[in-house]
Amino acid sequence: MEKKLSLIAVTPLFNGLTETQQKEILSIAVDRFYKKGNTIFLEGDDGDGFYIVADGKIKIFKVSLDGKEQILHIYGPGHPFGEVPVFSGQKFPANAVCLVKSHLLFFPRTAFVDLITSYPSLALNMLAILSMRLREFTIQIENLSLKEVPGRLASYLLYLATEQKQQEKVNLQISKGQLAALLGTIPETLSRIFTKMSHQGLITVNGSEIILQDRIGIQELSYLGRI
Amino acid sequence: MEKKLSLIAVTPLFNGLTETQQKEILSIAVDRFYKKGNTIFLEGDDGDGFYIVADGKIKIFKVSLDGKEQILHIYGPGHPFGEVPVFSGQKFPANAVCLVKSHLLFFPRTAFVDLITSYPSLALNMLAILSMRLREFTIQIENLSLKEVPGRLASYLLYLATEQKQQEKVNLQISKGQLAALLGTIPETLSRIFTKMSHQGLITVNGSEIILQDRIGIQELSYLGRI
DNA sequence: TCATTTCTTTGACCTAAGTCAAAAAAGGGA
DNA sequence: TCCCTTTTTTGACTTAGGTCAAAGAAATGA
Repeated sequence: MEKKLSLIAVTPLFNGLTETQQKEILSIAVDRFYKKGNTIFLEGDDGDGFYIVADGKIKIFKVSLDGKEQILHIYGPGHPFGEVPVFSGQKFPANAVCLVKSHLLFFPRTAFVDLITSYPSLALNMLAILSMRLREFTIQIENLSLKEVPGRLASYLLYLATEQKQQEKVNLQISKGQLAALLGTIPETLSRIFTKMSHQGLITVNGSEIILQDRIGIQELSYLGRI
Repeated sequence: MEKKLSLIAVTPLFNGLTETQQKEILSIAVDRFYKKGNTIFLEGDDGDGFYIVADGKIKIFKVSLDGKEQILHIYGPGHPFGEVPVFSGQKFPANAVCLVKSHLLFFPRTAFVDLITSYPSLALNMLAILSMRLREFTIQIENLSLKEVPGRLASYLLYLATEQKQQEKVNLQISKGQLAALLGTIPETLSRIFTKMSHQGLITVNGSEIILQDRIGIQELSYLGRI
């Protein structure tokens, strides 16, 4: 309970709420535990609430008929997901599975909507979260449509560097196969591009650890979208 | 004023609000008139409010350094746009220009946020709109990443048929060049695919009027993403 | 520890779709 | 109406990146 309260305290969704209000919100949350590989929901399922990651790592993705996967997000502790059906009244637009053993907090729809109605800043926080997500999707569409794969990889490495507060060494926290699915390509192509960028002196690859040798060059590649 | 009130009455954002409340909302709106081709905002601009299309047609898009355009949305009367900076506090993530002479209602940020704080159903409506938009982006990412261009065109034609409540004849309301930018391709490729789909007996093209000759075939193409 | 599964890389090949250039068709004023 | 601009189409060519197959490397678990 203490642990959950401290999680909620740092979650942007609950910013600016009093501790009493946070406790009230926590009281409607339901704990759910999942093993690695477990499905949380599938595209087309009815959504009667949304989730916040307490612990673990969640992948939100689409799949084509022939099995190709496009990852939309990978979320860790503190991130809410699955809100779309809560507010739009429609089904889940994508699938969610656990990449590792995970602990989620589930917030039932009706109880949460009641809280939003009482606490305007909860509504504004949720609006901010959805807006940020729209902005992220905008970038993802730009990457898929206007950049070639090396440009997308360069952008992702820079994003990781920012996220991990690193200047020159980043760690892919997911497998290269999953990274390919996140960048809208396939493992073979990604592998070839890692090799190419290494030969160009942009990076050095050590398993899942990437050393950014030429940050300016990577930024240029990211910015131009292609060579 | 009467005209604007009737517009607001049918806008999903103002669903379930009393006429008094709608009038109050309208009182904060500012009329803005644009000519064809005018820019409303550019990516990176500060946003101090959002817009609703009263009349006309607006294109929201990204551009690459070498000038390729990816259209994110095309909005007509009743559609709000430009909300992301209002709630996220960040800059506009994309550009907006008028495809035709347009009349917009501008809602200043602070006044609108005050209204949201007072009217929970306004907040919930806005959450619903952003959620629907997230869902649309999800589909656009799926199309770009998991479908080939013929599959994307097929999906778009079916979407138009639904939108225009037509069974067999749809009208592209935009130029084929703009349609190419919306589907993430270029005019030459789109033209070739129109020809190919005509030869396959799926459609007949008459300028901007497309006759859906084989709806089942088009659905299959849309669903599979490729032939 | 070894064995089995999973992940990653490499090679040979193919194809969807982009580039460049030019012709044809369609609109839009004056 | 005609002229000029914009849009669309067609052709020849190139290429990014996907497919298929197989080898190599790593990870997982008994």
